[in-house]
Amino acid sequence: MKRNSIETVETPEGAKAVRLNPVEVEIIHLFVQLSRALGQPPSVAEIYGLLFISPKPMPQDDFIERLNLSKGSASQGLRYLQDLGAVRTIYVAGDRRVHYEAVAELRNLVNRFLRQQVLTYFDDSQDRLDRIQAEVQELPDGEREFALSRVRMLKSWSKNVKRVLPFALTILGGRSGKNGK
Amino acid sequence: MKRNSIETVETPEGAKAVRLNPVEVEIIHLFVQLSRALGQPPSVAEIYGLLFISPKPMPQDDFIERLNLSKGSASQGLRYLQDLGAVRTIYVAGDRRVHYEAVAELRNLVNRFLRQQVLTYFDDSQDRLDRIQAEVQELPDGEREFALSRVRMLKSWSKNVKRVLPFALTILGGRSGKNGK
DNA sequence: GCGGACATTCTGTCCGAATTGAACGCCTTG
DNA sequence: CAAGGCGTTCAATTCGGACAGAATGTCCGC
Repeated sequence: MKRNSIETVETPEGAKAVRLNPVEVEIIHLFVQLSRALGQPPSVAEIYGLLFISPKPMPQDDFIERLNLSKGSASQGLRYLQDLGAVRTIYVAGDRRVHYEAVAELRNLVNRFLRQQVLTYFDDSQDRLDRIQAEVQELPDGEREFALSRVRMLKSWSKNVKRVLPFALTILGGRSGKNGK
Repeated sequence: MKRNSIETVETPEGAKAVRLNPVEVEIIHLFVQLSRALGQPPSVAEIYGLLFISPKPMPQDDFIERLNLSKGSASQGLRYLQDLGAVRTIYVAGDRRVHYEAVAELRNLVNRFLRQQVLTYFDDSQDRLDRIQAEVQELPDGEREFALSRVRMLKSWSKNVKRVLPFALTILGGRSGKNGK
C-alpha cells in the first residue's frame, strides 16, 4: 500500500480525522527538507521531526499510526537514529513497549553525522591516496609529475578537512562540553 | 545501452583496449565515493575526477569516449560543474570544440557547494520558522509551551549554522584571498 | 512452556533520480 | 546555402535505494 501524505487522513467512513496538528506537520516538513539537502531518507526525517516536537516519548506504534509508516520503516528508521545518537530510548513504567525521545543537542548531532558521513570517507581516502601515489610512479615521464602534484593536493585537502571539522564543531556547540572522541 | 564499468573496455573483437590508466581509475573512484557521501550523481564525479587528474583541458568528446558516457550526461554534467565553478572552459586555437579544465581550489569549491546545498535550506527555514512560531500560538495550553521552546531551539540552530559556515571556510582555505559572498 | 504482545529482519515492489539517445539548433566551412 | 561538426534539450528508459508487509525472533505473563 502506498503511503498517505502526512497532512491528514482519508476518512473513508469511520472518520479517523487528523493525526498530526499543523505545527507538527510544519516541523516535520522542515526536517524532511533538511534530509533532502543532506541526502538522508525522508522517513527517518519524519520520525525525528515528530519526536522533536513531541513533549513526550513515543513508542513505535505511535509513529506507525501518526506518520502512517510500515513497521519495517519505523523499526529501521529508529535504529538508524539511535545509531546516530539522535534518539534515545526511555523505559516507561508499566509499558513493555520501548519509548523514544529526541536528543536535541545540535553539537553532538552534527558531530556524529559528519563523523559518519564525511569523516569516514576522508579516513578511507588517506590510505587510498597513499596507494595511488605509489601507482603514480609507474606512469610515463610526461604524466607523472602532474599526477603527483594532484595527488599531493588531494592529500592536503583531506588533511585540511579533518583539521577544520572538529574546530567548526567546537564553535557550533557554543559553550557546551568538551568534545566527542 | 548499459554503461560499462570505468576500468577497462570490453574488447569484443576490435580490441579498443583501455581508455583510462590505473591512476585515473583510482582518482575517479575517489571522487565517485565522495559524491556518494555528498549525495551527488556519480557521472558528475567521474567527469570532475577525470578532469582533475588530466594535465590538459579536454573536450566533451573525450569524456564521452573515455568514461563511456552519453552525450546528454556529458553535457549536463559539465554544465552542473560549471555552475558550481568547479570547471572552467578553455578555448583552444584551431579547435571549435570547447575544452574544459578542473578548477582545483578547495576553498571556492566547498564554499559554492555549501552555499548551494546547505545554506539555501537554512535561508528558507528562517521564514518558515517564523510562520511556525505563529501557528504555535494556536495550540492548546499544554502543548504550546514545549512547542515554543522547540521552535526557538531550531531558530537558534539555524542561526548558529549560518554563523559558523563562513568561518570554517576561512580556515579551510588557509591563506587564500578574502571571502566569497 | 504456551500464547500473545512487541520488535527486528528480510525480500519483493515501487518510485524517483540518473542516464540515455534521438531530435533539434547553431555555427562554421566550403 | 548546403552539409556536417558540435553542443543542448527533452522524452523515454533504467537503475538503485526506500518502503511495505510477511516472516521471523524475543520477551513476558500466566
